[in-house]
Amino acid sequence: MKWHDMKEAACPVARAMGVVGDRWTLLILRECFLGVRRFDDFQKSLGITRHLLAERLKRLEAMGLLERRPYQERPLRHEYRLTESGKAFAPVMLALQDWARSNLPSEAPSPLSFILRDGGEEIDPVVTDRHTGQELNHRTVLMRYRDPAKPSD
Amino acid sequence: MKWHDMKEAACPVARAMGVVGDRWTLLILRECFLGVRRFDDFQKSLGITRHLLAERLKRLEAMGLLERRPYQERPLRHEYRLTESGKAFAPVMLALQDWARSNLPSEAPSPLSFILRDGGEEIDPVVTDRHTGQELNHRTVLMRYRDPAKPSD
DNA sequence: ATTATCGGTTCCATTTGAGAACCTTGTCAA
DNA sequence: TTGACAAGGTTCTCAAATGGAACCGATAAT
Repeated sequence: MKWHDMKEAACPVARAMGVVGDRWTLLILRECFLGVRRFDDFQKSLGITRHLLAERLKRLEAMGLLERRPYQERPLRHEYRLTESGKAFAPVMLALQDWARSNLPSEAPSPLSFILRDGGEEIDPVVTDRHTGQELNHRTVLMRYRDPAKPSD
Repeated sequence: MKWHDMKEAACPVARAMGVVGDRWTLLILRECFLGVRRFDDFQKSLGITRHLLAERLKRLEAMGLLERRPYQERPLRHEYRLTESGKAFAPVMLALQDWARSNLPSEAPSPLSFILRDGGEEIDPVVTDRHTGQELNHRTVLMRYRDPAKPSD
């Protein structure tokens, strides 16, 4: 499978990897959630090369997670902002970060904090079923192919 | 930042990218959740090169998501199974897949289905706060640096 | 004796990434 | 009016990761 084909895969996990399947993209999104919007700020906070940053931003824009919009003219300058699709990624970031905290050891405590906008309390994310409210995890959920014919990546 | 350094980052999102920050690893995990355990089965269903597959499996084992255990002797053969850390990744997979379904267009319907083990109903994942039960998303949660000093990737 | 199965490893060409320098449009200060 | 600085890139070169195919070693099946 080629990189390029991923974004057209039938499997949503594969399509997702076509967007965030590299070392940097998710970190760029993290910075977006932290409020970063400008090229040089991304570059400085991440230490990514300018070359790659330019490409990743272009791809995030093409995939609809970010939009590039002018914030001044003379000289014309653009900033990158999360679109609705980009914002919709927040729960994934929460779940991922929560998993990593619990399952990938670290000397230092996490520098990130997630708090409720109304109340300021630290959150404790759980994935649940919208309908039943039941917690969803490996014990409660079974994953399988809808049509047991073919993997189709 | 080097690939290698990622797994020691203070930021859990960066550490997570040290594990799943490539095109294949998450797809390998997807196969694990679908029940695949053997080298050749991973290789056939994903179309990944044997070379990379071997390396990724090694890394997933080193990171504690998979364990390699013999399933026969003469000739000695091993299979790969999810550890508790690996199983704990399930909610992230659910959230990611749900995001991709809603935000990355696809011709075909998703070949994956997630159903409750007791009841067989399709689920609709939402990330909530364990304590308050409130839905967590970009509107309800604020992400910031705990100590506003330094990004520290 | 030959072929098949499984789980890899080796080799080489191509693609992607890292790192640094440079470019363009403009502002500001001397 | 020259020179430094800022923002947002692009270009260049070299190193690292990936793709693709062939090969290997142990054993079983024919």
